[in-house]
Amino acid sequence: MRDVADISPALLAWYDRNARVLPWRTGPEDHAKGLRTAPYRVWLSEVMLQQTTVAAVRNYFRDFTTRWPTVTDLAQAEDADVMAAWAGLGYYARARNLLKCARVVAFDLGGQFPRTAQELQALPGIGPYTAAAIASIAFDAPSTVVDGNVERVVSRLFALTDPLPGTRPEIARLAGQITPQDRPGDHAQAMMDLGATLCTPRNPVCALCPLEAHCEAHAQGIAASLPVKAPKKVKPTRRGHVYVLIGPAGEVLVERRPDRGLLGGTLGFPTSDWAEERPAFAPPLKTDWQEAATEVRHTFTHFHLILTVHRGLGHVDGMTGNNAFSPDALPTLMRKVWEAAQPA
DNA sequence: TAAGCGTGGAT
DNA sequence: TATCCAAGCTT
Repeated sequence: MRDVADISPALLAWYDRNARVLPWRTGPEDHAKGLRTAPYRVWLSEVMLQQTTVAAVRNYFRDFTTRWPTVTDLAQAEDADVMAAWAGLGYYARARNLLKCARVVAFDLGGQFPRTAQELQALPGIGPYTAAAIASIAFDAPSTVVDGNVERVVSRLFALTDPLPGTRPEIARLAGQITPQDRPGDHAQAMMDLGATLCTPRNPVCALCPLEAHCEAHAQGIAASLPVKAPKKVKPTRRGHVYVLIGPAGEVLVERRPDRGLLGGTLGFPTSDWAEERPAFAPPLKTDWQEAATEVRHTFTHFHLILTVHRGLGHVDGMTGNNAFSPDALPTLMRKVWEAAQPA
């Protein structure tokens, strides 16, 4: 009979030899000297990493921490500056909640993050995962972190063959059982590193896995087939028009989208509604509109979008009629629109 | 509770 | 090209 108490020591021994070097991470030698990653940096990195790869986060984390070194600096930033800095990273509610959270911490909590997962989870944009991650990584509290990696690793360790998300409560229970009192933050990061590098969704590298001898799915020869997931729904396709209006001095007509919903709070060009049947051509003003040669195709989490791009010259008043326009401040969809609107 | 919410890399 | 999926949260 395998003993779950043996799992974390084996994992931590592997982690001490193989931990990835990351800008927001400190190692055992730092911890021995009493140095840990500042809670601000743990929080910022964890929010950026929600449903987002390490590779995508790196530069954003560097830029944010350079520009806003502390939570109080961030709390004092302009909304538009933070939204522009987040542009391209996706899930823009994260950026809006990031700023809300920073302001609570800086202005209501004296600039100090709470130390318990329960208190952390009460803050905007911090859910069960992020609360446990901050508590364990920043404060070394024995909170159990469950993200997609942990779900996969635990599903395999215990050969859970029932489909997600139904097995989530059982996964959380088992993940808690293997969380140590000593070094819970390193244990959490080790679980995630393992999932990211060896215990991968496809073609897991069991031969190199420090937990091979503890893994029930490996023993059964079914590791690669776990976790089982409920089937996805097919994505519908929506269509629409988008209008890129350029003023006589090169100004560009952009508008800030409402805070709620898709691309909430980001800058963009005026568009029609998006529907399965492409809505009628109805530009924001009358001018000589030219249809761009290529449509813009973009896939969101739950639908495909095809936009017909129109460009026109006209008077740009109000809005962002200024030469501060930069496509860097746009979400990716709108960067594609801008690119497609350039004359050939 | 299930759906809404981005993006880019891997396969 | 199509699909999957990544350190999830909110409503």
